[in-house]
Amino acid sequence: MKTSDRILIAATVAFGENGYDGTSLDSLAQELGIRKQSILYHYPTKEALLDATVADAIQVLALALSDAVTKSEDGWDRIEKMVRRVFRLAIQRPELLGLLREVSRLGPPTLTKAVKDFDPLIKGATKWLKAEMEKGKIVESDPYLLVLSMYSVIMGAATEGNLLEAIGVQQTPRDVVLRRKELLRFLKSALVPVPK
Amino acid sequence: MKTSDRILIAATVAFGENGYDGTSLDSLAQELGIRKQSILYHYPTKEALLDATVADAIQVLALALSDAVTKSEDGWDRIEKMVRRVFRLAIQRPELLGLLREVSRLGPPTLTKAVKDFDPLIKGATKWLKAEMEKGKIVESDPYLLVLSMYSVIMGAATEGNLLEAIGVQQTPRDVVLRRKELLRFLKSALVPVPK
DNA sequence: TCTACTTTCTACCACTTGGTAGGCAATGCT
DNA sequence: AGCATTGCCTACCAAGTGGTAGAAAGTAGA
Repeated sequence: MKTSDRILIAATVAFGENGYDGTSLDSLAQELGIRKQSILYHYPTKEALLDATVADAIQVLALALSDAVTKSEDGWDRIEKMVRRVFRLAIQRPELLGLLREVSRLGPPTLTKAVKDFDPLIKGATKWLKAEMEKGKIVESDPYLLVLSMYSVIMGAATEGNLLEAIGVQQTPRDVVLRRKELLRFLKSALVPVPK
Repeated sequence: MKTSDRILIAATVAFGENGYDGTSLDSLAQELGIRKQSILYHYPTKEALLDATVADAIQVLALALSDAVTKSEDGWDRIEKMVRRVFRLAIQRPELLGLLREVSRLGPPTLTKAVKDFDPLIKGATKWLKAEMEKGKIVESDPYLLVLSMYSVIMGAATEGNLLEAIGVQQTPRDVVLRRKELLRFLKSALVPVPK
């Protein structure tokens, strides 16, 4: 694999798990078996490296979601498929969601760039939700607020692994499935109108 | 005010907003108009200072919640009062929830201690939820998972201020109230059984 | 006033941080 | 072969890190 890609992956993990300030270029380099200066050759500054990881993470997430969209029916089915996709991502590459959370804590300027990349996704989601509401397949409410609520719910459920572990909640695949199921029930009862 | 208290408050804000690694004792001291060594007099190490802020944050949160419990009826009313309390806290002292999130990212050993303080709250909540379920006032489901779901939802909704700002969502008091309302609807439809 | 104690300070220290300057080997093009 | 480019390296550096040692300044009781 290309060195620049290896750096990108390792940096995503490190930034996502230990935070930006908690990650030093030296430790990153040591982990990769190279010198810090090799990192700075491919990415001129630490911040440039961060930006690269964030852009990549967003692209991966967008890809997963758009895949869920194309392979789903309308209404609740689509939301369920998207949640499943995000959960699968959270299990396979937890650092990705951790990184996005870290970015939202860091604030500008990195967050500003990230949001620019993310905006089309949000715009698309709100538009779709609005259409579904008109069709009566989703409960009537402010679509923008709904997207954000869903974002925090999914993000929370998917990234609080550390916390769950500390509390003593089992983290076996079966338990994760259970949690995802509970979350889906949660979302469904909030989003799908009650049949009269 | 006592210096040690001033340090504690400033540290809570700094750790909660910039993270543990993103906060230096020097910058903290400068903010307070004292020298770093004065901080180290009251709190022997940076980690001891972190532990103190976390213990304090948990105590404040626990107080707010227990206050909500004593001043509420059973069933949904109690949940609503608790959510309102947490939101008020999130508006008045956003750094408190930010700090707790930071702790859950940092992992052991700080997280371990924090969970020990927090455990009675969780135990109490699950026990109460279980009782409510038996009375039929709350939808039947795994109470442990429910508490955790609620935790992430509330935490997410209450702490994603940075993100909302970057997306361009207004943050006036009125908007926050709207978001809280939306969250309550969200929770209510997920928790309260549909009357037959 | 002397003394013991608390609090804050100056002076340092070893270590780590992100980043610069420039060398050196491999690769591929002419 | 000669030569430029790419990729990784060694050698440094100024600034900042958490933390130690111990002096100075206040404060309260005898």
